[in-house]
Amino acid sequence: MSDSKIIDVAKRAGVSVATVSRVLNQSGLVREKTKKRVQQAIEEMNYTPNAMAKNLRSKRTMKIGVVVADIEVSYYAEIVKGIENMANSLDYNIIICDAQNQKAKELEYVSLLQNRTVDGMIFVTPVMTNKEIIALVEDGYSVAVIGRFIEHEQIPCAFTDNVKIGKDVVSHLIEQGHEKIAFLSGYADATDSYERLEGYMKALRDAGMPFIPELIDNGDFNESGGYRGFLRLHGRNADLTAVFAANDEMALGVYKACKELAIQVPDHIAVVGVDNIRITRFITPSLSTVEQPKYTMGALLTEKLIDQMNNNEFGDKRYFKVESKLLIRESSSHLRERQTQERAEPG
Amino acid sequence: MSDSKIIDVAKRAGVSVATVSRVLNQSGLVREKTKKRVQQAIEEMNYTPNAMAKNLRSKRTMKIGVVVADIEVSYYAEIVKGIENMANSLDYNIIICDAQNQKAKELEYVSLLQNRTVDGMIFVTPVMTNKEIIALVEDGYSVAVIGRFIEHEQIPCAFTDNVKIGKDVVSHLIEQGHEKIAFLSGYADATDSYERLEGYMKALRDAGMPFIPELIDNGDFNESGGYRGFLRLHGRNADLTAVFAANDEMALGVYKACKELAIQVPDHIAVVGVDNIRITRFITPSLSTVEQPKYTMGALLTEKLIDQMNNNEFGDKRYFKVESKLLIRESSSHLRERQTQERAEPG
DNA sequence: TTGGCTATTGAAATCGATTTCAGTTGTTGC
DNA sequence: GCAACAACTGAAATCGATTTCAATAGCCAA
Repeated sequence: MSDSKIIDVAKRAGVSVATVSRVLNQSGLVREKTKKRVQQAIEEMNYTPNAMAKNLRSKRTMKIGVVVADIEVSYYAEIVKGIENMANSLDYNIIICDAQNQKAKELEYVSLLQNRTVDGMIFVTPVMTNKEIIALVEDGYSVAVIGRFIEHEQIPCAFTDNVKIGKDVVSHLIEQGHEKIAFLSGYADATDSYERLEGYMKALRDAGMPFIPELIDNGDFNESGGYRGFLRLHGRNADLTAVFAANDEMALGVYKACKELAIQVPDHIAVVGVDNIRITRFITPSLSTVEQPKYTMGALLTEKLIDQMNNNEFGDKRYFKVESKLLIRESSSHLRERQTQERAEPG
Repeated sequence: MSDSKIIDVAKRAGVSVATVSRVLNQSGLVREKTKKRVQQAIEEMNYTPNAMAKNLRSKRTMKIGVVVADIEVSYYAEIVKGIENMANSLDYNIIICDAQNQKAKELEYVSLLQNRTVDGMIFVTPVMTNKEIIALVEDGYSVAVIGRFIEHEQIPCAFTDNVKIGKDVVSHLIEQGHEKIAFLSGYADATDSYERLEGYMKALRDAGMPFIPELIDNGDFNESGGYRGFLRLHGRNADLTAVFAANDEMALGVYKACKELAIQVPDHIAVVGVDNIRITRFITPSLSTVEQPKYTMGALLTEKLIDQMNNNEFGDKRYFKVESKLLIRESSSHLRERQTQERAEPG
């Protein structure tokens, strides 16, 4: 254990602590000869500067808090990886705050900002509202958001065009011949949810198709919510032929419900999700979904946040609108003829 | 932003900083009336103690470093969740160190221990060797390990009986009538790898079957390694009928290779993995695997490490050997008759 | 009212670094 | 050899809390 302090090094090298500090921080105004002596002492004593003392004095912790709805969900894990890797390459560490999808826990973690455990915080969660996040910034904290757009000049954010996502998916389903397309939303008040719903409606409008409120239901962005939501939807609309789930997790729940109801995907019902989590490629039938550059969003935003914290100025490029891409797979590849849809015999 | 310091609170309440500190830390020797006054001042100023200063003085950071091979792999993510949740409930935070499967990065992160950024560290990675971890403890640091057993009385660890895992899997395959069973190892020097290999051999011995070195190959615990490993195995042993992959990720690689080679699972080849990652239930055919209580391992070990750090004594129960459970699914459910195996027509 | 004891309280040291400011050393030019 | 200036170096303040130790206040009995 490196128990030695800077004063020990100073004594050994026969200089003052100030000089040792200068050598450590390469401020460059130490004579070469002295520097050598100090470095040797550091080496010999295996000295490492105490980060806590350093933090206190410099008022920076070199740590970023990452509040994430559920670290186990691969969509989030991939974003977090992007954050961690970028942070690390910029000499920052990240403190993971798994909110377990609970707002109370998210708010709890805000104390890390307040007590200066972290220099800034990134929110990767649909739970916290924009308003609450803006309040933090107004209080003087550095925060950033992934997955949605926030209209505030001091909040960097990375997100995809959710309206476009909704529109792309539903237009695709319409092209496939579907007329009764359900939308399975996440939390009703999450931007992801209502923006995708907006896209859904826009696609219908463009195609001259009616909006049927019964075809909308909402879940919680989790598999179980998708499962229950589909059961409700199907109960109300026996004739629906396609489901657009606001994310892949819920689409998995739809698969489960379909299996129990002996409904074939995609023969009876087409399913499309969003996020392109890894599992979508492995499941049968493979799930059509929308790719979002998760790792990239995490990395870009982290770079931006750190830059902003260090320079204390809010550059021009405050947000990153990244491109999404519809991936058509088996779950929505069965062309359906209009007006002649019916349940074919299983198989 | 809570910019007020303890001295500001003290002034406002008309007391000394010592008294404020006593109120904050409920040391209980403050007169009720004074306490009320201080609490009101704290309230009014919206004061939060500065964690850095606190840490410096108390020499504890209330943070645990978690070095993980790859946070995006669901096996690790689930363990990390267990760690985070338990740590949080004990008032600790975790610093995630994604090593990207690189030993150099893992060693880099050790500096967090050395510079006192964290109070202790948990290793959730097959990369670091036992020797290196023991060296840290001998240096006086608090560390713990998940996923293997380390023979050192100051290192808490949580793990499953890997020999049993290997034996269970292979015995199962033998029961199914398989005679040419390949073992696809992870990193050759990881305990997970060679202990499972040991179980593999034990099962063969128990069944009176020969050990054939050509049936062993190794990957890297990742999908791509599993893919390449299987191609090599299959190249050498056209007649193999079962593959035991040291983890599920590699089993996914085997699936991929089989698909390309038009080999049917399980009709032509049975596949079994380890870890029971989520994807195994969704893939077709569902993958037989071995469940390890990942979340539980993370949580238990974290509790133990924190307890050890706080009491600075190494209690009786130093390690947690958790139960594993073979889950037989479709990928190994096709009974095979001895001596009459042949490639059936596809389908 | 006062002594003696305990319950509160405050001043100052401390944690381990960084940084300011002043003092010292070394160079250079004449 | 010496003044003038630049280059180094060190003493002490500082970051914002906790904690020790001594001092004060409050209380009760005599």
